Amino acid sequence: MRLVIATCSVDYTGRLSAHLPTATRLLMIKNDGSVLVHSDGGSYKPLNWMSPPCRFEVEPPQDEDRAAGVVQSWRVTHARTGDTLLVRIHEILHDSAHELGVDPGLVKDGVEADLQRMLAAQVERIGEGLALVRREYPTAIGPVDLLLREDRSDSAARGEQRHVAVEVKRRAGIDAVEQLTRYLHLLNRDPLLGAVRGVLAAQAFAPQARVLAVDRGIDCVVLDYDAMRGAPSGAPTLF
Amino acid sequence: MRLVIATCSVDYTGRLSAHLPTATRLLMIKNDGSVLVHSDGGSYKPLNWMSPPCRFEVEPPQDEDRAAGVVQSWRVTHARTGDTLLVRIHEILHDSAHELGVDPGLVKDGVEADLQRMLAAQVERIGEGLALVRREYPTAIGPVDLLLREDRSDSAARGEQRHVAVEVKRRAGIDAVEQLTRYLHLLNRDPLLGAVRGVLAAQAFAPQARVLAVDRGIDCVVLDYDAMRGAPSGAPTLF
DNA sequence: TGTTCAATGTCGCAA
DNA sequence: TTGCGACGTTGAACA
Repeated sequence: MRLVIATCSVDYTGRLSAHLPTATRLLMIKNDGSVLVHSDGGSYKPLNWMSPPCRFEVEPPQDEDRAAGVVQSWRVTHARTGDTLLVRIHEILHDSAHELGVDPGLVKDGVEADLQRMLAAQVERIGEGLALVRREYPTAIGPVDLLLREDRSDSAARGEQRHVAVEVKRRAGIDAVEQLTRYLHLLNRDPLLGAVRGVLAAQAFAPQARVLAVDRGIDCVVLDYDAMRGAPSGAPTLF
Repeated sequence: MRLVIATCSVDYTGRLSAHLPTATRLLMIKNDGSVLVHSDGGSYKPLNWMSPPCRFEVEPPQDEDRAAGVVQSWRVTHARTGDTLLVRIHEILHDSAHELGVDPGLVKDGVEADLQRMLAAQVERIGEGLALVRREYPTAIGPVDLLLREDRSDSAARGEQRHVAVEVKRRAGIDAVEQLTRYLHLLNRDPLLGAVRGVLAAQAFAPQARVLAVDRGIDCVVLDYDAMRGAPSGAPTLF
């Protein structure tokens, strides 16, 4: 990895055009030739960059650029798309190279799957008189998070099999409503299930997602992660 | 901005837990206290990071860490969420600080907003005999990019008000078809508009997006950004 | 401040 | 490869 602090201007041409006026920035050149242009602020996203695979070339400046004080130009070209990053360097303030070796990589431990697992053990949070049929109930377009069954003795006695399909999300947006709608279309065509009602369960709802869900007859259930975690888990609450 | 090349391990605790085993990496500390951990590969996204606003603290290593060869620990804590990044440093191979100043910022050209603006001035690219009603036509679930009206004298004379809803994308995927479909459902319930036809306009189409669009009676129009940019803009082409 | 949507999104997985 | 969903998404516009 090479680190250069330089006064430079940068132009990207590819899916869009982007220009960075002259200023002092960090130029990071990774050993696969990819380049990141960082300023001393903002977030983790660089101001400009070129992703691998790409070719890194140093060019002498054009006459016009030389007259403007450019001492060196870098042209970074993407191997497949041809996108280019052109860095015009006016002054190099620091330049160092470092051997880093291969990184062992990140180990993640998510909170994500927990929600679904815990909710499967606490289906009463969806509504009364419901029993879990199964998690990840398979359909032609992918598994539904939870499939529940209304467990009332009277309806069961009449042979009714009303079901509830539940989509679990940390944050429910419009896309979650769309996803559940697609499942419901499929499930309601299945004669074995009978009428299937939809429930969207999430820690938070985008307002417009709630509007769209209501418009489609889908119920929204707000999940309290802390309360769910505090509840005794693993014990199916059928009684 | 401070640049440190160090052998270190990193732990993030917040929305999720993540661990980076010991290896040599670049640690970038921006002057707002935010930290980026980069390896010599991957894309522009750091292996780990802490976004501002946050607090940067140097701690002497715990006894256990010291025994494991840790010479210094960094604790970076997010000001609002309390998320923490803990960097255990075994060896510092490089350490330098640089004054960068404020960055003038990026200028972009060719994003979706540009497409929509230009297309609004060149609605004939959607089809003949169309006039712009308005950009960002509001609906209950968000604004439609463009609403057009068929401007034929014969239909106008009969009081017909056939409209066209246009969704503009740089790249149209299935989600764009879904989005436009939602708008069409709503707009076709509006008695003031009459029948509303849908058009998806994009520089590129995902194959399955085109299939889905055709299946739903939505027309696809390919946009040539360069040609649109070259065309005289601002002059409404009503004649 | 909160909400919505685009992004040079990136990333990972599966068909 | 393409499609699809999630992301510690980030970022900007707008109410």
